[in-house]
Amino acid sequence: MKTLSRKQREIHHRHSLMLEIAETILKNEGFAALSMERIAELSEYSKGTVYQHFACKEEILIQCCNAHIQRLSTFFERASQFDGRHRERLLAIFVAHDLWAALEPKCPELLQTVSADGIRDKVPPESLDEHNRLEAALIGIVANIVNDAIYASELQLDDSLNPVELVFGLWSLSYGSQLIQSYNIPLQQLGVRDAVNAITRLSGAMLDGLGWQPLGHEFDYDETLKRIADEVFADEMALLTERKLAQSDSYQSNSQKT
Amino acid sequence: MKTLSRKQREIHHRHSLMLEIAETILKNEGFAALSMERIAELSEYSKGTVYQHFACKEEILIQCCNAHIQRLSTFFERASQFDGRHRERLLAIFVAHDLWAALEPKCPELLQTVSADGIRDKVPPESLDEHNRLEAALIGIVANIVNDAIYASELQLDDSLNPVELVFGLWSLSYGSQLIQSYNIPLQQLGVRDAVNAITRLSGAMLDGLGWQPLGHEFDYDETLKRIADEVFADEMALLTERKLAQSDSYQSNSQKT
DNA sequence: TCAAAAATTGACAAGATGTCAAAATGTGCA
DNA sequence: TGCACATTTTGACATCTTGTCAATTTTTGA
Repeated sequence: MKTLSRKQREIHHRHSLMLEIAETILKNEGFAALSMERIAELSEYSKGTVYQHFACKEEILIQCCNAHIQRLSTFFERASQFDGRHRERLLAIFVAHDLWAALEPKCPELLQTVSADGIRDKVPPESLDEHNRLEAALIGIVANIVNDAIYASELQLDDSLNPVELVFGLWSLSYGSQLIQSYNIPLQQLGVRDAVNAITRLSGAMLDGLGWQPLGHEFDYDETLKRIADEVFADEMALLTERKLAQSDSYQSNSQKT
Repeated sequence: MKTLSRKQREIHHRHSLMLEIAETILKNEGFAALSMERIAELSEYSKGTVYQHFACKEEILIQCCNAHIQRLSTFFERASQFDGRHRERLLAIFVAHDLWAALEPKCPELLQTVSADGIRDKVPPESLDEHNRLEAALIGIVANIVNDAIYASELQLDDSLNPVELVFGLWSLSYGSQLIQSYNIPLQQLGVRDAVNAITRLSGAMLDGLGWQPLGHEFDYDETLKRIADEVFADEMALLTERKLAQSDSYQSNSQKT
């Protein structure tokens, strides 16, 4: 019993090790650079053993992504518990999404890769089901906020639009913008100064257009943003500014060197 | 001179032939199923000759996509010439985009594939530049409509949002929704009845929120849609309904058979 | 007609995935 | 402990790609 359990622990440990190695490659070089061969070398096991853990490299990708969606899910959960009007809770969701992408900038790209041609077909159903379940959970969290707002009569939707369709639209907006940003299109050059701010602003306009109370000019937008940062995501905000400082420091020391 | 020209024509013809073959594979089986080998076989030339036309299969993909964006561009041009208020012209752009996707349902996916991991790095710069140029042209067409509206005082934007940022938001919304639709997420099951309609409705809400005159309830929305279909896209709408009829016919004859 | 130029071919190297028989290691019983 | 049996690990192998290039064929133009 004890030896069996030790073996199982070893297998678990190895699984994590391989996922970590894959994560590093994915973040630094992308999915195209990921190969079973390399994971075998770096983990110092043979290729056959890697295949015992993952049916293909696509499964490794989706398992990494599932972990990231999981993390986003906890961000969403926390955001949805923000103490404020329902519309402010939705704003907190936007902040959560942006913060998530800011902390791990490669995430949107990786998520996109899961949906790229030929990936989903290769992934074994279990991992894919898990992926779909996690995505549905995200939608659920946001849909709940919309439903709360409707219940509180702060939002009325007519027959042409139901709550899930609104969530679908918000999702499209955020997802689309994060993807376009992850491409190498020279947005700055085209005239986009701050993509994140623009999208937040436009989602606000969308909600105003639907008549979601309080309207954008009826509450202190910046004050709410500040409260969300302080009350919900204090640790993450600190981590982010810390990282930015470290980056500018190393940038300075680099430019001093040259 | 004449023989040289004949040779050149032959090369041109072969280039088109190979692109056509690739297009068919891409539409039916996707990018993963595309291989230089297969194009060589189907075109009855050798692999080396295929490589004389295209540096890699990624270049074939991007050239196919460029043709599709080109087509979208002409749709946009026509839409932007719609005889109506500037806001109605923008609605025509949405119709153009949806019609484009409806006529060639694989297009959004193919476009996404261009931006998938490891594609842009392999494509030779010429084709990539062309791609970026075409995308910038699309943005330009829409930005012009926004600028016209501002010039006509039908829309005022404050400092937090400029015209290109608004276009970026509209683009994100459309692009994101078309991608999500192209995935195999069971949207219907989650509660989304008509994704295209929902997005059109929400983009309208967004423009209302920005105060773009005339507001959504101030003009006959369905009447405008009808006019756009009749005046700008009559041929394409006819083609689409014709195709749908053919499909339901074959569906019927199929079910009669069984 | 023929030599030089250009185009075409397919064998080949490189590198990846996924399989599987053989080798190594672990388990449990006498 | 020693031994037979079960499980795990390994890496050679078959297969499939891409991309290259020397040899061959075709075209050109004088």
